[in-house]
Amino acid sequence: MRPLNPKSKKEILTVAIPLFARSGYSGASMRTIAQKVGVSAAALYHHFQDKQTLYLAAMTQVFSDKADSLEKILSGRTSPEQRLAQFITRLCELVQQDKNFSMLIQREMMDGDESRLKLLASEVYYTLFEGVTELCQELGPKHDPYLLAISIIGIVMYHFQTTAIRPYLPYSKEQHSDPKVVARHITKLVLQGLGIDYPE
Amino acid sequence: MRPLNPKSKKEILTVAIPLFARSGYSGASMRTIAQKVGVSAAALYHHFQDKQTLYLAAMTQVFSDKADSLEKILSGRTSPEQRLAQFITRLCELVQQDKNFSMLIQREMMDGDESRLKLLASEVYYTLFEGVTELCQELGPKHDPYLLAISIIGIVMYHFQTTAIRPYLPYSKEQHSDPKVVARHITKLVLQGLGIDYPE
DNA sequence: TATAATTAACTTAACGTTTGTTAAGGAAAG
DNA sequence: CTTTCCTTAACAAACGTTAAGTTAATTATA
Repeated sequence: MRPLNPKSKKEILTVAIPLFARSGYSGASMRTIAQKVGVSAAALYHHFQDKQTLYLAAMTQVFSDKADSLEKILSGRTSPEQRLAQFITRLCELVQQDKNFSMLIQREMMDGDESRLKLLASEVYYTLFEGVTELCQELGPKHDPYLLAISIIGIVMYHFQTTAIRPYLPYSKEQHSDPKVVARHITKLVLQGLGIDYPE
Repeated sequence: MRPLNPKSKKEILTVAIPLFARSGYSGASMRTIAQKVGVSAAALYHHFQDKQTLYLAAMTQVFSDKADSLEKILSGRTSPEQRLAQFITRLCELVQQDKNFSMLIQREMMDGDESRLKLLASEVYYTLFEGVTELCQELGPKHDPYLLAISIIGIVMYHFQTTAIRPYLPYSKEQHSDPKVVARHITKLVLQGLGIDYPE
C-alpha cells in the first residue's frame, strides 16, 4: 500500500546531511541513508537520479542561506571594528550550532573535485570572502587583506574543528568550547593585531 | 617466480599514505593500494594483518618525527618572540612541504574514533601543544594561553587547507601560497595581537 | 661442499558481503 | 486512469579477506 507519510526530498536530505557530514561521501551508503529515512534504498532513486545528485542536493541545502546573516553584518553601517566583532561572533555561533555545515565544508575542501570546489566557492565563500576582505581593508593597511581574511575565518573554523580532540590535550577546559568565549578571544586578538584597542 | 625487488613494509606505506590522504580510509581500497605498489592485493596481507592495521601503520609513520623539529624550536633559549616567529615559520614549511601530513591530521580529526584521536593527540599534538601553550604564557597574560595556542596553530593549518579552493576566491594571488609570506603575516598578526612590536 | 628444509614474499582464485543501481510491479491519491 | 511513492528482487561490480600453491633466498644438515 502507499505509505501514509510519503517522504519528501527535504526529509531525505535532512537525514542524509548528517550522515555525509559524519562519514563522508563514500562512507555513507545509500542503504544506510534509506534505512534512517525508514524507506527502501530503491526509494531514494525515485527522488534523486543517483548518489552524486543526492549528495549535491544535500550540499546545496546545507550551504544555502548560511552566508546570508554574515553578509548582512558585513554590509552594516556600524564602525569597522564593530562589524568585525559581530562577524566573528556570528560565525562562531553558526559553526557551533550547525556542525554539519562546517564538517561538510571541510570535507568538500579535501574531497571536492574542481566542479564541486567551484560550487562551494560560489555558494558559500565568494561573497562572504569578498566582504571580509573589504572589511579588512577598511580596518587598516597593516596587513594584506586577503591573508588577514583567511586568518580570521581560519581561526574560527579551526577552534571548532578541534573540538573532538580537545579532551585529550593539556590545559583543556570546558569554557573553551563556548562560542562566546572563543569569539571574544578571537576578536581581541585580531583587533589588537591590527593595532586597534579592544574595549573591555 | 619470486619478485626480484621484494616490497618492504615501508614501500607499501609510502604508497598508501598519499592514497589515504587523498581519498580517506574508505575511499582508498586495498586493491588500489596494491596496484600502485605493483603487487596483488593479497600480498598486502603478508605484511599487515588487515586494512585497519595498515592504516594505523601509515598514520604512525606520517606522524613520527614530525613534531620533533617544532619541539626543538619551542624549547630553545632565544627570546619568546623569536621562538614564536621560528615556530610559525617552521610549521608553515612543514605543512606546505608535506601535504599528506596535514590532510591526514584533518581526516583523523573528522573520522577518528576515540582510540584514534588519542593516538593523534599523544603522537602529534600533546607535547607540541603543551609547548605552544607555555610559550603563549611567557608571551604575556593578555590572552588565555590555551585559546591562543589553538588560534596560532589554526591560522597556519587553515591557510594551507584552503589551498585548493583559493583559485576560485576573489583577490587571490600566487604569493599567498608562499609559506614565507604566510608565516610573516601570521607572526606579525599574532605578535601585534599580543601587544608586542614586530620588527621590520 | 652439496643437498635438504625452512622461510619470506609473493601469486591466482575464490569467499561472502556490501556497494550503487535498475527492473517490474503494487497501492493509493487525484 | 494516470501519477506519485513506494516495494521486493535482482544485477554486476567492488569490497575486505582467506586458502592454497609457487618461487627464490636463506639456513641447517650430512
